[in-house]
Amino acid sequence: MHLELRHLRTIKAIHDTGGLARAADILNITQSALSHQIKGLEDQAGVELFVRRTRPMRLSAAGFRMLRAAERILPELEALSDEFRALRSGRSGRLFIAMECHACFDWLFPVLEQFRHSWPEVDVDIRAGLAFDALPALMREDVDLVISSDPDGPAGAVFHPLFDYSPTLVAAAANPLAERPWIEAEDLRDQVLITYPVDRSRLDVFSTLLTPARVEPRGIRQVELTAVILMLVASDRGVSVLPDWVLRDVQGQADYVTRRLTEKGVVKRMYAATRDEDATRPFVAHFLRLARGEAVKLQRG
Amino acid sequence: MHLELRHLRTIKAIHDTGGLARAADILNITQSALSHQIKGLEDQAGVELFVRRTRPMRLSAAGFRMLRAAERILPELEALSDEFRALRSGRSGRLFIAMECHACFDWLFPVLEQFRHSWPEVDVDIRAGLAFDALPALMREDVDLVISSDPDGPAGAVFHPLFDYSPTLVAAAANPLAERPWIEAEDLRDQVLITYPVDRSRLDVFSTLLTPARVEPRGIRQVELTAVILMLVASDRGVSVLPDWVLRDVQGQADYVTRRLTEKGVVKRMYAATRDEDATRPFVAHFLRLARGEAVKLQRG
DNA sequence: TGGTGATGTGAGACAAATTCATAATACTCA
DNA sequence: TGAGTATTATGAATTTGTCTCACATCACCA
Repeated sequence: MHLELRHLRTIKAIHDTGGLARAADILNITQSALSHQIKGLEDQAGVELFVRRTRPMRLSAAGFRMLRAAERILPELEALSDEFRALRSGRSGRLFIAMECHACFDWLFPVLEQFRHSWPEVDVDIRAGLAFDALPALMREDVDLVISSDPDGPAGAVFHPLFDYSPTLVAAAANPLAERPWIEAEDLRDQVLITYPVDRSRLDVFSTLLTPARVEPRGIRQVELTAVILMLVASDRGVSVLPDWVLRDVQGQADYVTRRLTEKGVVKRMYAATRDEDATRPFVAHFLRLARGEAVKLQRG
Repeated sequence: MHLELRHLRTIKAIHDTGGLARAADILNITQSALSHQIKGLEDQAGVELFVRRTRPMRLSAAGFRMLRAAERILPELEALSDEFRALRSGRSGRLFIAMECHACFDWLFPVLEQFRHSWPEVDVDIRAGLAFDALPALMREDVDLVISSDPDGPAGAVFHPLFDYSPTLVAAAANPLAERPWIEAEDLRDQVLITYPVDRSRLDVFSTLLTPARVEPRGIRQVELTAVILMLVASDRGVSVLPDWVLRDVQGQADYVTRRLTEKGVVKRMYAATRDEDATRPFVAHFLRLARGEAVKLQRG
């Protein structure tokens, strides 16, 4: 059968107006066209869609069945059209976020909460699964925004600074490293290092400290959750390097000590990367504004 | 925007096969046609549906939105097609029933229960609202079967006999009419008559007894439900005339008496009317068979 | 039974989708 | 890096199918 949207519109129009001639008016075509159309449709379908006994033509049982389909499908397409219209005017869209920064859940969630309310028609999601290769995913439009501290990317990606942070060592108060005023690469040679389960190149300890000094820690243990990392650190099963703002709550506790990396401290910058054509979209700009605001709050504690 | 089903199929095919050339194969058109098609669609919609940066072309955010629509709509139309195919082969259809016989719910329900199981693809319903003018509704295909005891109808309607019944008077045991061996029209002149709220022409008491004799009862009270009618009769607020099989349960109770109409009794026949082109459809025939069977059971009690 | 309102039919006009041939572009592997 | 391959884009011609116009037909009502 060669059913087309045109046919659904026709069925609906004839039912609504209760007649072929009037329906033709609504649809802005001639009555003749409708007659041809229906004939073709009935021939194809092999089913009588209308009762011809009565004079203003009426839907038959099969016709009603088709009407039901029309009444489900046509509004669906209307909605699609509306969304596209909204998309062109910028109210609607999609914001799928990939995080290269494992600890960023903490501030990202509140940001997304705020964002949802301002942009209800934007489809928001966090794509944690593709933490690897986030930038290619960005260019493939699998995601629309990447949270990363490494502002190197292909042409077509823009990096918007979000906030600065200091990768900071956290250790048990009982750990020998508690003696040090700050931490150098060599200090970690005898330690078990607890990290998120991602590639070294995306871990600040390695990129800023260990890899340049070619130092390998005694052991590495990969753990998913920040809370678990801190628990293991407290019981001195290892030490870890986390952004300073993650360690905010830990500063006061007697179990832990925190120490800056190197004498002068290490400062890194977190970025949000978007495709450059998206960078100017109003809801993207708004998201970035919210994200920066939330980051400031976190810094202050 | 000029969205067509073709476009939905295209979107889906390109997503499924992960490329325009392969999709063209699936759709049995050339790659060129698809390219043109998409270009036209994107121009119309004013939205980029695909990411061109990557080589096997991929859906963009907007494209995914459209894919969602396609995945809801295309199966819906498939289902419609299937139903029409089934309709042509006679397994599927519609059986909307109008009852002119108010008490017939009792046996119709069990019949419909059985029927549903044998013909799951037939859409069954009872249209009580149009109890008036059921036969015109039949010819307009608003309903497909009419239960009626009056086998007069327009050309194009066939009446299938279902069962015979006797309209029977029911009164309180205390009512003076309990003295009579049978009931004549004159006997009702002093009685309040309880009937279903329908036109006199469709009430057996009137058509077989009162109207021919030009007798008017003392009063008429219209009540919807059979159980309520019987309750009122028991408390001698009036008498009623109901089919004998409705009174089956009442025969034994001391509160009630039942009496035949006229010395010889009145016998009427219940019919099911269909359009004559439907009369031979297998599921209609089956329904009639079931209905006759159930009627026999009811007669026996 | 003829008039009125509604639907059906055939031929040609017209628009739009498709094809063919070929260009342009991205990816790959040496 | 550059040739080779796979993929998508484009232009012109062709085909397909829908629509209109003019008129025939049909049902209903008085």
